[in-house]
Amino acid sequence: MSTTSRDVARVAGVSQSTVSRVLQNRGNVEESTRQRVLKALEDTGYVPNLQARAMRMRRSGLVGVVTGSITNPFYPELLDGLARALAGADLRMALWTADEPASSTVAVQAIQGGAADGLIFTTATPSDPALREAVAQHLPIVLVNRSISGLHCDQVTSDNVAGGQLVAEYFLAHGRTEVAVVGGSDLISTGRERRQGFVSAMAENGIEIPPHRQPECDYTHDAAVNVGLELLGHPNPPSAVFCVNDLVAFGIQDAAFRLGVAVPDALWVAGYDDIPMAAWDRIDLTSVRQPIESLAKVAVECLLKRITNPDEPYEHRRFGAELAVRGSTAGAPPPPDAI
Amino acid sequence: MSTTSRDVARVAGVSQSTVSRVLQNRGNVEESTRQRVLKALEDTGYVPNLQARAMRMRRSGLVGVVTGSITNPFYPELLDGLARALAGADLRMALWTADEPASSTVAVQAIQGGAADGLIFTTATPSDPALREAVAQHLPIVLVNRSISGLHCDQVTSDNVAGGQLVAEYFLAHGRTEVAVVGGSDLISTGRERRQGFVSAMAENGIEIPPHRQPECDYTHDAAVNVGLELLGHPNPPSAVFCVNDLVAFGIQDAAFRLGVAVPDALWVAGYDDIPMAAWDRIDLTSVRQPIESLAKVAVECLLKRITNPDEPYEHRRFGAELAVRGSTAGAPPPPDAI
DNA sequence: ATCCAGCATGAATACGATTTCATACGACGC
DNA sequence: GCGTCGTATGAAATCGTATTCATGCTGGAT
Repeated sequence: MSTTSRDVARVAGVSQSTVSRVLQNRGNVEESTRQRVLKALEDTGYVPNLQARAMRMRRSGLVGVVTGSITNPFYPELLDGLARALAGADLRMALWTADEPASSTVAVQAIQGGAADGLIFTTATPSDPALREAVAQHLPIVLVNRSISGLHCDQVTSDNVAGGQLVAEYFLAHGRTEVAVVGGSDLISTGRERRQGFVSAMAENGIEIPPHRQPECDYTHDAAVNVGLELLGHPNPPSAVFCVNDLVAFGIQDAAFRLGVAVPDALWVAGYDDIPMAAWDRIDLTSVRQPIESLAKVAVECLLKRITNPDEPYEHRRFGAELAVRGSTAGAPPPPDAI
Repeated sequence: MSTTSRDVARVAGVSQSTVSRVLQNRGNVEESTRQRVLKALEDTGYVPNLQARAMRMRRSGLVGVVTGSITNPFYPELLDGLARALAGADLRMALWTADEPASSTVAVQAIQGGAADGLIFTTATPSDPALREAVAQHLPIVLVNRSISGLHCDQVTSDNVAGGQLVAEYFLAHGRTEVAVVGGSDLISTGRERRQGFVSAMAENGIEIPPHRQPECDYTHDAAVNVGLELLGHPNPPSAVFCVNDLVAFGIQDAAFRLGVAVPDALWVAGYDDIPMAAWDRIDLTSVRQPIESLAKVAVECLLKRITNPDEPYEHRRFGAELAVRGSTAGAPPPPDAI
């Protein structure tokens, strides 16, 4: 049986309220008794019961995180940043992976039940009823990485449209006009926006991308290989491919490898997220980099603000993105003013 | 203000105890009132206060997981398995990454404070005082992936020594005797055991590995590249390298790539963990595979058993490992009976 | 008819902390 | 010397649930 604050009080010869006062460093307590209590705390090896404290304080110290497929290395990077930021704010992190179908439902129940103080979604679909309900109840919720327009909650993203444009302009500046874009389903904001940015920037330069050069693709390496084999095996293959995330780009690179298509001579490949593997020598993938650390930090800041001050207006903070040029494309990106 | 079970009771015209009885499906309650309560629950949109419930039941429904560096893709794989297994047991998961220095301390405090029902360590050092203390107090703790001999708690691992042997015997069977082993500090059980298995199997076959062919190495790609450049740049370079995990192997492969050393002709490389990237076409790394899914499943089973029945004897369950042969080495592994 | 078992249910208690309320005491100003 | 104020502290209320205890009632067996 664990020792309670009442046990400590008995040892120190004071009342339980005084122990609590010392613990909370609040209210007046004479220095001598204060010392006596501190000694008793030490002697008994007291550990506060977090459940009881949470129940009374209506604050659990736990933040729920609903994350996308954790086997996509982008998410661990983001989680790492979130973990760091949360630990800095003395908060613990509960994790739900979106692979489990009911994860958002369970997460929302957790916050409704007071088991979590707030929720961070790194992935979300507009139709998710649990998310909708949580937002309707004005629970402290922050979307990071994904954005859902019209959803009344804080959202922290990077400018995916601009990122897509960046790649398009880079391709164009080097005369790569036979382009394709892989992935970017309408349901997922990141992919959709990235593709839109790319496609519209191409359109503005008079280049229409035919449907067969805009294949849909699961966001996994293996799915991308299959898509790539088809795309690159076409009688009139593209000379540059923009992939809406790095895992897909790796798959396209591997498809090119299997088919003996030379990268970057015959084919340029660009990805998105700039996960660490993109920089490895034999991958060497040009990719759009998001400021992951900042995204995480700001998301946590937003959540803290929302928890302490629920009536602040909702923020939509959007970071820039930059292109990390590597060997899967050749040539430095054009200077900004040349665009 | 959230609705409590007392509110529901008022709506249903019964006492709070009856509501609780319906909720818990325990004790006798007449079908008609039961229906009335269920309707009231529905109407009021009641969500139980998990803190209060946890406090009363002395069970939080939360399991703490202390994980190794989440940016090493092995850990997300393991976490994924753990998340699945925990969700199946209707448990939530709190995550601490070991990158934060105090993570194990905080995790242990969480369980001591009743905020978690049990702890799963996927990484741990023998000297960790928080871990020691938790074990001494017979708190429900399971080590998975790591093993610490003499520590009285459940441990679930795969046979890392056998895995190292497997690689050694594979190298030997194909006449690769100029071998090196990279990584495997004494502090980390997995690496140490893998190296020991490899080194001792080599020794049994009369092959002593000189110290300069046993470099230490951080478990990251970039550190491994530097180690690899040195190792392979040596006037008398090895013809086969065993790396204690895949990230390190990727780095060694890249070092070979930079130096123009042909893999697998001039150099064989083998890794450990068989993370998904190992199977990608342009990585194509031979690696020792652990049954990650089983490790995770059994770890959770162990923990559940320990939580419900604290006095069971401690188990040390150890799974086998197998070699996934790919292009970074050439030649099928020898049949088992040839070893 | 009586008694007892068992059922349905409400009242009360416990969980362990925080916080409010009440009280006793000492000092100070008039 | 008395009222008042501030300080130090203990007693009690509170958070929302699960569970135990108490009670009235019904039905069947003797």
